Amino acid sequence: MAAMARSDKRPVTVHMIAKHVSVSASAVSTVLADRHEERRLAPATVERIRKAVRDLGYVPNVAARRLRAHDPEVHHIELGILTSFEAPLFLVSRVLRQVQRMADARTGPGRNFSVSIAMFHAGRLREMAGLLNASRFNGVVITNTLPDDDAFLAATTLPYAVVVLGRRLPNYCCVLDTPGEIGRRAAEILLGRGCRRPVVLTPALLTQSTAERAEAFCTTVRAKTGTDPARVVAAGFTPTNGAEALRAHLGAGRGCDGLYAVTDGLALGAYQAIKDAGRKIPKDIAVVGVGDHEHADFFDPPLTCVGPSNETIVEQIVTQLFDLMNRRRVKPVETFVPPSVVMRASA
Amino acid sequence: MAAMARSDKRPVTVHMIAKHVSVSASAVSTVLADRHEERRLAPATVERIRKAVRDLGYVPNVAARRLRAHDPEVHHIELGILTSFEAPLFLVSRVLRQVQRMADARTGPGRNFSVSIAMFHAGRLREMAGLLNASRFNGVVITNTLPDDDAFLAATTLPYAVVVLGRRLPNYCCVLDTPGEIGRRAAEILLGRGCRRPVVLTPALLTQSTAERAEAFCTTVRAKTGTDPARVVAAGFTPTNGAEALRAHLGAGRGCDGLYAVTDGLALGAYQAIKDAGRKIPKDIAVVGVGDHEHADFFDPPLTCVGPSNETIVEQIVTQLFDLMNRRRVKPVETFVPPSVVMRASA
DNA sequence: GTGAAAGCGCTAACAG
DNA sequence: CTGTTAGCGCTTTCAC
Repeated sequence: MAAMARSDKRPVTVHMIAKHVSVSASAVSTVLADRHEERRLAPATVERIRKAVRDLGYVPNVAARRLRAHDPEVHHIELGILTSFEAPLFLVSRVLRQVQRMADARTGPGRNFSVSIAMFHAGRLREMAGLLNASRFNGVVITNTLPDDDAFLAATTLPYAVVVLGRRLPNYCCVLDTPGEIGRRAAEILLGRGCRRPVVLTPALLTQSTAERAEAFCTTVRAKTGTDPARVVAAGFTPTNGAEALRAHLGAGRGCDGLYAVTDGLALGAYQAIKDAGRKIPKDIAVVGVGDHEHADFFDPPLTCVGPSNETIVEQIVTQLFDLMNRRRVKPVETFVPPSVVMRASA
Repeated sequence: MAAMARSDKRPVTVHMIAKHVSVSASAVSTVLADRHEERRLAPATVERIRKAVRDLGYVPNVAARRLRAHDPEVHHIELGILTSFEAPLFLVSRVLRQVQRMADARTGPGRNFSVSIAMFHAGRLREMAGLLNASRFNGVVITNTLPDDDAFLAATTLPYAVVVLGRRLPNYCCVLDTPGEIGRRAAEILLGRGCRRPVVLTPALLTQSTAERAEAFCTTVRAKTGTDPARVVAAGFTPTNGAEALRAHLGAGRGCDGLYAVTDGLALGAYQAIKDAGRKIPKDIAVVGVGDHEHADFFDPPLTCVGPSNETIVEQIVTQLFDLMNRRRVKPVETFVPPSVVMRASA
């Protein structure tokens, strides 16, 4: 026998510790909850138990604790927001805040909500088995998925109430902005200012939403001018990526008198590239961004935005999530929320 | 008897549905899991069960499901990051990413982690009973607390592994930046440029960290120049708040040739106020920010930052959290992580 | 001082 | 086609 008493297979339970120390499970439980004083366990026993807990590396099973500890009069409901690590958290935190508010409003004696955010790597939602089974959430909002995630979701039926934000998926309740309309309005704003060589700046890896924005932008420009706008492709979503891509475009002497950046990180980078090239915004190059950036007003100059109306979107999400959980809604619906336009100095 | 069959007291369980429809609990369970095909339940029965589920408003108990469903060979560990709604999510998302990475590295057959973010209203952590009992998490990182929260934590012993980020609390493992040193370095940078009338911009509601930054800044300036710097107080943390406060200060003709903004939202607002007043950065007014802003490089001009070294901080947190859970550490420790300085064009 | 037993709500295996 | 049984891991009486 090896000296080390390592239980190599199953996780350590209270019973295993009990057996190891030759006491009962309840004694162990008492010590773990620091109730040994009131139960007047012998100090020596307490110490032996403590030692075993440490040596065996006990970590409690929270599911079992919850089941046992919960007051059978109160109903505990677990809500989640699933988003990718790579996405900006601004909208997510608004969704969370609002979900929490509605949850609080419905909380009372006998009804109790927890709301949390869980994250997955963009494109790898399918690997998060823990998030996707019925034993974790009563309802979730899923957002910031990539095409791979969407494909996975389309082929699955999740075992709880789901509202999808920003994607159209068959068989799910979806709340959507209208990227087509956003792209179209962005084009109209630039063309309306007299831009002749509009450019669209996109990340290489397009979400469904950003792809549609760019597409609609191009279609509108082509329809009104007869030619496609130039497409500048950034390596990623960050300002650095945007700055590099646009710098290359401007450096190559390819024309640009208006820019539509499909995400605001890119717009921020574009600002730097434009200024570095000695051009003025909006005189030389007008810029339109997307409007989900909390700081758009503080860009220099302030950034004109055409974007989703977040307030309305969040309202829709939360309403639908609760309707689904209460089975007041059974059929999936798609809800489209029209864009809001904020004209500022950049265009 | 009222017509409506509302079970007004305890939450609806599978058994209640079973009784209501006069079938067994397993039949109900089968239908809920959509396994009635393979069990070949009578379609009529399925319909009756479905109807009862809807009518009684059944919502599953996830704790019970998890306990039952989990594979006894694998150990499931639940990690949380507790933060306030009001705080910026940038650092939180980095912490989450890193915790997730370390968790993934330790995941294997027989070991499995979930990481999630839960939020509380700043100052009201004590009300979040659900987050604070032993039946939810195996370990948590707590951050973005206000003094009320700190007082509450100091008076409590949380029943799981806890690492506190950015606060000094007795009896907790704390990982801290060094706000005093940050404030001092900021002052040195401004004075080193020859600033004679430095100003510090703070929010009205100070966190422990921001208060110390401001304090150290003032102390250093006083020590080197003999006079206290002016304090400009913004109503909140947003760029709008910062812009308003500084605009008022500049408008009142009170001098300012160097600015230290204790949060980056405020710095962003300050930029606008300074430019609106026709002053140049850094020629007329040099600006120093705090360095936890992901876009500091894209401010116009890029913002010089003196701030916590996030990478190192996150590393410390995660290491300590795992040490605590494994009981490799028992005594609480305070870990101080020295600041990083990034000189950019604004100072 | 300590142990035995019951049961939280759910589901899977096994009997009919 | 459907019901009975057992038990996930934990804590809390109650009994000795």
